[in-house]
Amino acid sequence: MHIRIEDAAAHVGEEVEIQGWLYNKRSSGSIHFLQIRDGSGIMQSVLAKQDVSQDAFGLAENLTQESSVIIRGLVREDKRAPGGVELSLTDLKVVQIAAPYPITPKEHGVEFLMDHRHLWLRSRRQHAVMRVRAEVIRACAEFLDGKGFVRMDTPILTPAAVEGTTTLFETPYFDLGTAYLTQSGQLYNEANAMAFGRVYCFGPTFRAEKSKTRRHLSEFWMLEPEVAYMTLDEYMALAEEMMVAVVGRVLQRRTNELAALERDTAKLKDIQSPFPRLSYDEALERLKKSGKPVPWGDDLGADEETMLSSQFDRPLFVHHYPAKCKAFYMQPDQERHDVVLSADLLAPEGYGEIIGGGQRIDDLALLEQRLREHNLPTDVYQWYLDLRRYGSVPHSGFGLGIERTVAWICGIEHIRETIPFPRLLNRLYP
RNA sequence: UCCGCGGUAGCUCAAUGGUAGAGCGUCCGGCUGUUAACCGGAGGGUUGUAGGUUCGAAUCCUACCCGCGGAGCCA
Repeated sequence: MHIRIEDAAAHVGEEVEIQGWLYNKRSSGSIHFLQIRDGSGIMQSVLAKQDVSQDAFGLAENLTQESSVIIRGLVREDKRAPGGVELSLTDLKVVQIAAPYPITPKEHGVEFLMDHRHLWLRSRRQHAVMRVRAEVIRACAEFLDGKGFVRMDTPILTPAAVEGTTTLFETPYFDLGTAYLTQSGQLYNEANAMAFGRVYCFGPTFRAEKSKTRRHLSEFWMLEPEVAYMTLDEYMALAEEMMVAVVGRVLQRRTNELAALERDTAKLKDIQSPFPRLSYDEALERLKKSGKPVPWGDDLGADEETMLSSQFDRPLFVHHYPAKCKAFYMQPDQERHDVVLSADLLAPEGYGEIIGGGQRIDDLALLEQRLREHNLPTDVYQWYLDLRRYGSVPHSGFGLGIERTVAWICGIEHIRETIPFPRLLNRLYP
């Protein structure tokens, strides 16, 4: 019977088959120890010269790292085996002898590993990160689905910029001129929210900025909920509840992976409501006291964000930013027109902004004015303006950067390990 | 775009201006409980490129190429 290694403990005493690859091997001459991985885990199988045919023993001797094999044997508990369970091998079928494998069981530099990303994904650490990533995505979807949200994905090819500021990737589009790769699903999300009330989209987004930091990817995945009639405060409450749920779910379901990553889970267990909330003005006050004054109206840089978030043990909302720091669609505060109803969520431990969002302008005239102020073409935004002509309501939404969230939860240094094939300023391969 | 660091064996790294080395991987040999196994042996090099200084350059100088880290901007 074919089993997955993750289920092996339930098959002690049984004869099973495992389809996988050779992760590593050790030998004492007449006894071989084959570490087999099958994607679900790694299991040691033992092969003693006296117990198997000479052919099988010889085959095992010649196996190279990552050779693909189908093995059969008896599942046994043994304290000497990594994982506590091992397989006494009775039959070995070689599917392919692998060519000399570039990623050896010793150290490698990050660039070398990135060049072999397609193979690096087979390693333990990458398995842990990818499983946490999958869990984060699943937890987000389960949370929103449980609240009656409808997933409605938005287009990747778009006719215009969402926020005129950032650089966009361009591509020719038949006879219609230039298309742009989306930098946010938000505008379409607003249309979907006006149709379905509570919606979210989840997909890749693209930023052509020449950013070279550990927090940046040219292509990253964003989860964007958008809700009709939702205010700024309600948005912060929703985002907070979601983050608590997501972190809790990862702690519960991905314990082994967090352990493999040597993540300090005490810090994750601290992620509970309520999250601290600072207005932009209060944030400036704190920065001034910490000896890092910022002139009013300037956006907060990486250093400032780290300094603020390091003062708390859980994610921090910074709200009511100056209007000029934010996108054209941000709703101004009724009492202070120079600030908008926006809020960013800064992750602890210096991982930076993981959520950006706020309340959107619902007044047609004001939105038209903003488009003009930002020198944006009004023709391509007519459909967007329609949302303010036909039953406009206050509404809010936000975008959660999946990779930054995963980097934070995993406690890893660089965002590039949180996506299977990262797209960076100087990397389009593999 | 700006600032900083780097480029030596397949990989990770050493090498006062004086014969380019080690560990791992590979190949050969040894070992019946290995835990990144271990032990012995072999093979492996246009020291990023082009000039220059010098009796002699991986090392010093100049230019260039490539890469990395950080900043700005953003999720």
